[in-house]
Amino acid sequence: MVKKKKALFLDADYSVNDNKTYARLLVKGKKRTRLLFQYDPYFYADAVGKKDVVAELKVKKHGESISVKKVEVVTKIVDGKEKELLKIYCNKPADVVALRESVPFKCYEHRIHYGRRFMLDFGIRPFSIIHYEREGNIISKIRKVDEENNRIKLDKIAFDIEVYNPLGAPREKKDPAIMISYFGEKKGVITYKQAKKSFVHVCKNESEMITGFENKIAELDPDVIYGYNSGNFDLPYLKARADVLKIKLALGKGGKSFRMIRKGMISGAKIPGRIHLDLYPAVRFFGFIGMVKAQVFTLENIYAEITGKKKKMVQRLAIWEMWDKGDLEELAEYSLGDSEVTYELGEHIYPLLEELSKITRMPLFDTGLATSGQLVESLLMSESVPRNEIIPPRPSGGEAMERQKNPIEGAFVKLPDPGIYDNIAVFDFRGLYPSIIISYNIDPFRLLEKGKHGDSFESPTGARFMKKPKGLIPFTLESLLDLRAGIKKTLKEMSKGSEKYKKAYARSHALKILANSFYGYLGYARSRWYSRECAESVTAWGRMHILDAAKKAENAGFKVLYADTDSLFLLLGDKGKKHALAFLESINKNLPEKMELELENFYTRGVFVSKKQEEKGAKKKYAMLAEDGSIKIRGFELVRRDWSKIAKDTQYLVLEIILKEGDKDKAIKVVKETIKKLKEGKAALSDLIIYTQLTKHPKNYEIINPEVAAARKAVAKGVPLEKGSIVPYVIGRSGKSISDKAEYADYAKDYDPDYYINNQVLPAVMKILKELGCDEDELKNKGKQKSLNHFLE
DNA sequence: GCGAGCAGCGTACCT
DNA sequence: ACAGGTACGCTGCTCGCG
Repeated sequence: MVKKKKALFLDADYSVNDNKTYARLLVKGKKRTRLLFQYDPYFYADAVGKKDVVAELKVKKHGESISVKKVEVVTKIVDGKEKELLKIYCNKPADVVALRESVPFKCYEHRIHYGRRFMLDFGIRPFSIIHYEREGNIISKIRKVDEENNRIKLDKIAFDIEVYNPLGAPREKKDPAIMISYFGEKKGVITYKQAKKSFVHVCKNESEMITGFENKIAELDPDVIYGYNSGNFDLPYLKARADVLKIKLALGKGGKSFRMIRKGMISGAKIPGRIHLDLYPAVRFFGFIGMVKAQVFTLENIYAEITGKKKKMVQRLAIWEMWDKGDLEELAEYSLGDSEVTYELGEHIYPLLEELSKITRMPLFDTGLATSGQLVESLLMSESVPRNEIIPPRPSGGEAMERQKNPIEGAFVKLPDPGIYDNIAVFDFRGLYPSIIISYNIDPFRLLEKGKHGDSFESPTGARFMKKPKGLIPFTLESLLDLRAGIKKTLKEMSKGSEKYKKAYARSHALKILANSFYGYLGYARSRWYSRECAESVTAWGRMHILDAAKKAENAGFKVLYADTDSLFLLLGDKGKKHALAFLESINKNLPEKMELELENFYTRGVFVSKKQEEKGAKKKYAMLAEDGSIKIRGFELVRRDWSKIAKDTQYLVLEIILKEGDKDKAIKVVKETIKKLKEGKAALSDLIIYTQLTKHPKNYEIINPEVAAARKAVAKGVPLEKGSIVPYVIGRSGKSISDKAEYADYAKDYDPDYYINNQVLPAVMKILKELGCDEDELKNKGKQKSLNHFLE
């Protein structure tokens, strides 16, 4: 019987039955389910003249005879030009690979995953509503696809496990999991030692606990499962325990546990039939794009950073002791707390991930693991299909290496004169690179060959871009920006805090993240749309516009204090704000429509310091006081995680005193106090921790810097540090070199006051004090020990 | 054998 | 594994000196 239905689309992969391929759709109507839809995989080949030969092609692979299902001649746009191609249909996705290898012609789109192919061809994106007719679990017809969904909500749950860890780091073959907590509509803790709490379910043993969790997931049947580092810790650990105990771990549909998948360098665990969202990689991504600033990426710290709330959480090192002591009530409480925090964090992040997923058409699970390159790639791929453009292939490894070896000239940064300044106006170009790409139609397939002119824009590099028609990249980028402009308007009329507002805000944010990634993607070595000429032209036009604005500012009587990429810092001098705004207007009159210089803010005072070794000013380092009393600080040690809190706090105080009071003696007094505290051994170790990320496994370093030395010592004690870990360490008293003295923070017993005075506090404040005229010659000519003595007099 | 000077590695920041 | 531009600490090497 045929039934007309509609459901929320979530993801697609495939299944093969009787040599026929079905798209297997994960959808949610009343309940979440999987449906099948027959659709043939295919690829393209540049072999129109050989249609008959190709149609008869037969290949043997692994003893199986593979043949072409059907061949059509189609017209596609290849590298910007129309071209006839063969569209070669296959029976199974694996046949695409086998047949393409035996087709001795140039092939296209043969490496696009089947699930993605299906979504692209049917114009379906995650969270689309699809209207369909079905017989059993087979879709016979897709009637239409809607974008709007206000009714179907996803059910979410967060979970967390605790493991027995007498050595600090648990050993998955030996150390049992001891507790599993979950939090969502329902909450609870499963364990196997007595704990008198209403939310605790006590089992007999570890096996029962794991099975109990499995049953709980089946019963609650969440669509989305949140975890924090669950893809690389909780789930693999539970699986390892299940294997040791010879039991199953079925968290997904059909008795499956999960499948480890790699998206580039990032790995994750895919639970079949659900959406497993590991918040850790998502948060790392937000950190990478500068949206989240954090010293360390622990759940506790990120929760505080993102929600602004503090919560007591499980101290990993103490877990096994609590378990041995039978302190289960407290452990259960903490464990549930961790799940709750994970849930709350998930709900904070979720709207943005959903919007990124919708816009880029990348399934939510993949979006949670994606890099900006993958997001932009996914978006451009889905825009290519309706434009009938062939999706360019990814470059080979060699090609990517070659691209990486030849970097593209970037932005202009003006050398500032060090000093303290009053009355500064800061302007910046709104979305400089995106607006350049759109204004000059910068696209790899709108690039004219050398010597050809036509109706084109000529970049400062000499490259020429056809004015019409709009290229894929400027077109897509412009739609993002137009969409965003529309949303920003509606946001103003919404009440903050409402669901609608949150959604729209997340959407606007997602659009911004994507728009800002386009230039990077053009110059990204592994990009499908890499173009040296395009990326070079973007930055060249960028330099041209900022230098032009700077020159006009000088002509208008302003002194240009500083400029970086798209920003311009002007000294107002004897001119008022009105003059500055008039200057702004005059600049904007002569810019292309999509480009605009904006007022960022006025500042009453600013500090620019000199470089450490030279007299020249330091770029990308300044502090300014806004009229509302807030301080904008960039580049200083105090914004860096690899400086100790004590040095950063002292530097902040000195900056604040200079900006707000200009009182040199007061600043010196603050520094002296800090030094005294350090000398007397009264500084708290927690204020002395330096955080540094490892970009390799600790064993892979040739030069043993302090963080590597500390990490190696910690690894020897069982701390699981690896590539990407952030190492907290303290410089202690024992040892010769600084590396010798570096100790992993958890194991630090003492500190070296000389190091913290001479290598942390003094370097952080000296350059600033120098701008106050603080014994310049003395500071410049004498060694660190001398200047120290000067302070302690 | 030892310290000074320096190159290069490595990290985190800015836009 | 998104771009380039930039500052700067630390190690480990070279070199000159004795």
